[in-house]
Amino acid sequence: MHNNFSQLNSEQKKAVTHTEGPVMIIAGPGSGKTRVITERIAHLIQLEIPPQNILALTFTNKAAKAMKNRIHKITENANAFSIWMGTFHSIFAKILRKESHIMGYTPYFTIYDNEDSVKIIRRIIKEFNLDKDMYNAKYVFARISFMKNNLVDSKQYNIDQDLIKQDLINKREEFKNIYTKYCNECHTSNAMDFDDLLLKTHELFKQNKNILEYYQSIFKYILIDEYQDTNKVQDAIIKQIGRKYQNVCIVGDDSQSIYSFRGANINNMLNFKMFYKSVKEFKLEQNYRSTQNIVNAANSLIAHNKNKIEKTIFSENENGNKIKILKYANDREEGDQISDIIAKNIVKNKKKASEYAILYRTNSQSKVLEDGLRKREINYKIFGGLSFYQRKEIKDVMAYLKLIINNNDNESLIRIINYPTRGIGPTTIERIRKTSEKKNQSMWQTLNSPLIEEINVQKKTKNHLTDFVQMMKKLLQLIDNNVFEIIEELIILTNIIQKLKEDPTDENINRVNNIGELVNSMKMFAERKKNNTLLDFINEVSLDESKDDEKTSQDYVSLMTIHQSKGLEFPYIYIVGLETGLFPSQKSIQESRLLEEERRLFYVAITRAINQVIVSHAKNRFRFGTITQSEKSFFIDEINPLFIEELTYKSKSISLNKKNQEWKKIKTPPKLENRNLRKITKGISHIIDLNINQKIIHNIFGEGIIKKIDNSNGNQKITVLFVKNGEKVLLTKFAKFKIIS
DNA sequence: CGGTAGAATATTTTT
DNA sequence: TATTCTACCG
Repeated sequence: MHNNFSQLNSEQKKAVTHTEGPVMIIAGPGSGKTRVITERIAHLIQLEIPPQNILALTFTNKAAKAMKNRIHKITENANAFSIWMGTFHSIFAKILRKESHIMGYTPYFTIYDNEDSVKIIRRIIKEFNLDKDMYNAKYVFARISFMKNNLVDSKQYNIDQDLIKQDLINKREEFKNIYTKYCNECHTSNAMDFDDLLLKTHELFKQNKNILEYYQSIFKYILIDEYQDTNKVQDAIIKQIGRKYQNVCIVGDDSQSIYSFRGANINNMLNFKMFYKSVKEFKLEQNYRSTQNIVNAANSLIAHNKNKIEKTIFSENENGNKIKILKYANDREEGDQISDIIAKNIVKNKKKASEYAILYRTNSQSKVLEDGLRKREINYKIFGGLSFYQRKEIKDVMAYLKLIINNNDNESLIRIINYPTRGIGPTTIERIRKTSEKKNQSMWQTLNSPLIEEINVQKKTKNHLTDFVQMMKKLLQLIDNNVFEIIEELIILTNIIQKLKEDPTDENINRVNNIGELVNSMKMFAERKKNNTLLDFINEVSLDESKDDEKTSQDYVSLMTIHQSKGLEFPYIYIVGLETGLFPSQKSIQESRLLEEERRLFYVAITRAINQVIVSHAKNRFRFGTITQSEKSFFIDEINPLFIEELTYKSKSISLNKKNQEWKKIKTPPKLENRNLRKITKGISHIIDLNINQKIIHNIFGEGIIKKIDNSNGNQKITVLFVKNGEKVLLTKFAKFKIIS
């Protein structure tokens, strides 16, 4: 256990060792930011600061976990894991659960995700009999979210004459009532949405001096990563808790601020110096990640932004190749050809799939790339998009689990009271809701009381209701059992899986498999030594979407949105869909503030690369079910031409006939690692050549042997006996597996 | 109440 | 296009 800063440059070293007072570290891309943060915290611990007095807020929980491990390694201090480290949301959820009674919640409050919130708002709009076009639920939710992130709660909204006047002009004068009702609904459900986790924390500290003082004295050293992406509430909370010791260290890069749609405000970073009297500022300007060409290209792009902190990012690595700009006829060709280039590099040039990442502006762009990679049997992994816990069937099961923890959660109750169908329809649900509302209580409280008799429904329906209550009561008794026992019992009592199996469509088979996966993960969760209760489980999955099993040995191409690529690096970066209207997005083009953010987004994308950046655009693209034409993004032309070379891909037909393929030079000769383009294996059919008793390896279930193949209906179904997971029916169209014998 | 067919809607990005 | 929502009939 000794200090070893020898590998840090002098500016990094200063940033690590200057521990007292407010500090601002401006860290350009690839400047060793993560190292500086971990070393800084490790340094504090080595200075005998108790780890439980350190608060470190990161952008994702995954990053927090990785950092904790590294700090633990450096310091060899067993207590290193008691640092308060995590996202704003997860840390404050922890505090709120502890102090919930003061805020009028129980410690078991549910956390609603955006889908839940929108559904509630949609119901309110319907109940108010409002025009669905004037009051679009998603728009209303976005506005509520924006208000919360700017410290305007529903009470304040109602007395803010400017806002009310504005709504009146826009003919949305009911907004304030929807906002109020939504907050009430959440409160009776004993639930908070994502924004509440921040807003209520701020309120808690504001209204309770003693509690604020307690946390001020606990958090002697505060460190916040990615400060450029904090919003007003987050900034305000930091000001609250940092006031006592003022040991607040913020780290970030204004040029990488890409979350303004979530209320993030670069000014939090720019104003930091004005709030504290003596801010010590460090600039990490040397990029150790990328080639000089990449850094220069990125610099020339970001120079077009006006609103930024001046700094000079430079690289002393080798010059490297120019950025390649590839032009395709349409999105299919783009996906196909890029897959082809990557596939060839992997097969012929012995590159690893994990050296490649494909980045895009919108999730929907992943599809063509997926097709291309799958066709060539290249391993890939799509990050984000529909996360596992957002799938319908998983959310259904989770709703039961949430209800066990928090019976008052109306949203979850409405979701599952008739799923699987048990004769309780919309009319009945509406009546329960009305009765409950009158009594100012949750729907479960109504059902679980003599009041159930007052609900005006037919006798048959009433029996269905009491059956449901009986079943739920059985489940509620299990609350302290281990999570695996709970889920097993739940599946038996509710018949969820059985019902799905009765109607074995492709989709339902997939659902059963997904629920199976959930059961598996709960089994693993139950085997933990501590923090393995149902509440722990729900808490973890509500806030930590990245439940990636850290099996890093897997070799795959990474596909993700640029937003998700923040903080990551790859040797080869492909950025697809560089077309005006898509990137920059249509909505951003008129407003310079938004356009600058899109430019920063492109900047982030380029600076993920270590060796080479390849950018592509297509003339025609399939969007909203029709083909749209678009032009090369003007962002490309903003890069100094010295650092790019443009190529165009010629093919006369989409069937990609061998003879029609050639690369046409626009400026400099193509130096692509793969010059000889081959014909593509034809066929989009999902029937794969498989044999009984063949061994396969599945990305989730592991190794198994094919027992049955069913090629009817053009959808190939195979029954596989897995070594560890038993027999499963898979659709080869969806399943991700490899043949190993 | 349940199921289905046809309509409506969405494509910016996420804790 | 893909998914989710709504209306209507059995």
